[in-house]
Amino acid sequence: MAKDYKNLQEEIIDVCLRRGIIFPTAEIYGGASGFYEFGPIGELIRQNLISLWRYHFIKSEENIHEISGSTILPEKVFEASGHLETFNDPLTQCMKCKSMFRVDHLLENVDPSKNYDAMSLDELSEELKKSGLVCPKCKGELGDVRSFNLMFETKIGPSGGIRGFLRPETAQNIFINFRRISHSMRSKLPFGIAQVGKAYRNEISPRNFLIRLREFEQMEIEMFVDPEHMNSHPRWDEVSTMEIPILTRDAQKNGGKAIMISVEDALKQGLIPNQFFGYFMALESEFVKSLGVSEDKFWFRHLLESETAHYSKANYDLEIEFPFGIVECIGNAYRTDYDLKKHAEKSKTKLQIVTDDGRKVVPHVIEPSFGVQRLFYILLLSSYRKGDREWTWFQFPYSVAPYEVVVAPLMKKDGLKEAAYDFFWDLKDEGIDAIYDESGQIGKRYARADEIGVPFVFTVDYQSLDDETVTIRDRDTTKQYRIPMSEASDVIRELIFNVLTFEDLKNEFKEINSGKKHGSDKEPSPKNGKKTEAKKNPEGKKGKKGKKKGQSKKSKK
RNA sequence: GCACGCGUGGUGAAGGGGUUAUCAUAGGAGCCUUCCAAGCUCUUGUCCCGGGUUCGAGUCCCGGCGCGUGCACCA
Repeated sequence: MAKDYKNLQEEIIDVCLRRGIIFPTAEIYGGASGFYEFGPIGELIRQNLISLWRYHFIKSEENIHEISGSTILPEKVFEASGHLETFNDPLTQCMKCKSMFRVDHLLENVDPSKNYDAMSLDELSEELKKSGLVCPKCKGELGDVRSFNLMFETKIGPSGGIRGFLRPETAQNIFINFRRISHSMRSKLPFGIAQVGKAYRNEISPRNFLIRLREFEQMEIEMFVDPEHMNSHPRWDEVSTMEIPILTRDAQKNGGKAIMISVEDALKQGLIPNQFFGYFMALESEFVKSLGVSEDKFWFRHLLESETAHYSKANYDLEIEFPFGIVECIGNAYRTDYDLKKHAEKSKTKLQIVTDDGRKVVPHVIEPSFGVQRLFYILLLSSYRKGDREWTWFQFPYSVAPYEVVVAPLMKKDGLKEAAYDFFWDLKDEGIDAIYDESGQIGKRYARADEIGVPFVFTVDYQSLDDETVTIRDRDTTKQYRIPMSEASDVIRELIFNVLTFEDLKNEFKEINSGKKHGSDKEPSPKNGKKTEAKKNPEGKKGKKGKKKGQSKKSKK
């Protein structure tokens, strides 16, 4: 198992480097652990991934607004949020009353001669045990030493008088802009504020390629809800019967598996705290499936009490299973009014909403938080294909593929090259994401297109010169049909948006015999019959119309 | 952060003190080719960084950086 994983990860890293998908940061200077950059192809995919998310969670909603905030924030923000206190020093928590204490401070009272700053967490734990110290408040037992030294610190301004920190999550920008946004958008509860952006954590030990990074990107929503109406989501009916996999706390304790349960039932059984929380879980489930993750490979894990912050009323992580282990890529938290109250107190600003019936309420917050790099990696892992042809390829959902189509002349001579190049520009002028490739033999270009997951290739051949047709090759089956150039952009659009499947072209256009001409006796064995998962999940690209979540959205008003 | 292993063209590998570092593949130019990494010619490009030992270091030693694995930690 572990070995398979290693090979799989190595293969994916290999293709990422060769094909311009992901690079290690500062590689020519020896690299920087925990930092990776998106290459040209990776960046196209990343942008599409973010667009797909934006489509699912913002554009398909009525009251969720996106902002883009500063990544450096002054110290006070994190004093209020609690990050400064809880992310920076070796801490111990009283097992009884849950109070947190700085271990170095406690120990300095015992033996001031030792340098506790230089000690490891283990050493500090040992010192703490040896000291026999108990909780100063309640005399309870003190837990193991934990360090949360995760924020990158910086100084703001020439005098450096103000301490700043690179934000460890995007969420704080949303809370500190709450009043401005709610006023300028004339917001009524419930409403959401979303943000896509970088966050930074100085991880002790970055690992596993894109999984644990020091600089990463989050896509977050803070959904603000009237605490008295947590169970009146206006679109609940659209999702209530949708089934999602839940790994309950009981199941975790007993080694059980996730159960499929409708969000309605999950709510009734008290597994999830409210409709708003369940609504997002339902959407996330659909979203993850649209990335090509199969239904039996992910679940929502209810975090154990020990993993849950004291102010949080519920946490569910969406986890995806791979041969090597489990990747957590979406976190859901019911943060109640904790953040707004803390910032209101610290900033002496009222962070509240006046409801229609005249109540002044501090909204409660539901927070779904997505890791871009983790989802990106999951996309690579779940789309990666090998063994059915002589090269590896990515069966990306069309909506996230780096290009829509490659345009290739069959050969460079006899005017084919010129005709193909003109055709390529025609497509681009029509807004098709096309890329032109004339280098090498045609099969090599099909392979190159496959390898970065481009869904289709148009080939301009001799017949094209006679009758203005081109062949279109399907990445997933390697089949080809011949279509008129004049219809090419429409066909691509309809395929990409899943108005048509590739097999639908059969009814209208002629199939082309294709096969290997040169050399080897091995025939490529195109996959037959198996439709790409992508085809079931068309949404998210330019101009695509919304897909129902079960019932018509229009009914919501 | 600790321990172990590893670091050679873009990618994958060989070379483990001694001429000008080898091979495959890839990239570029061209020939050939009427549809799935064929072939031919030319060409581009490599010893992670810094010290040390040595007449001589890709090779040995030390340190750093990076990657992997385990532990610890963690979204």
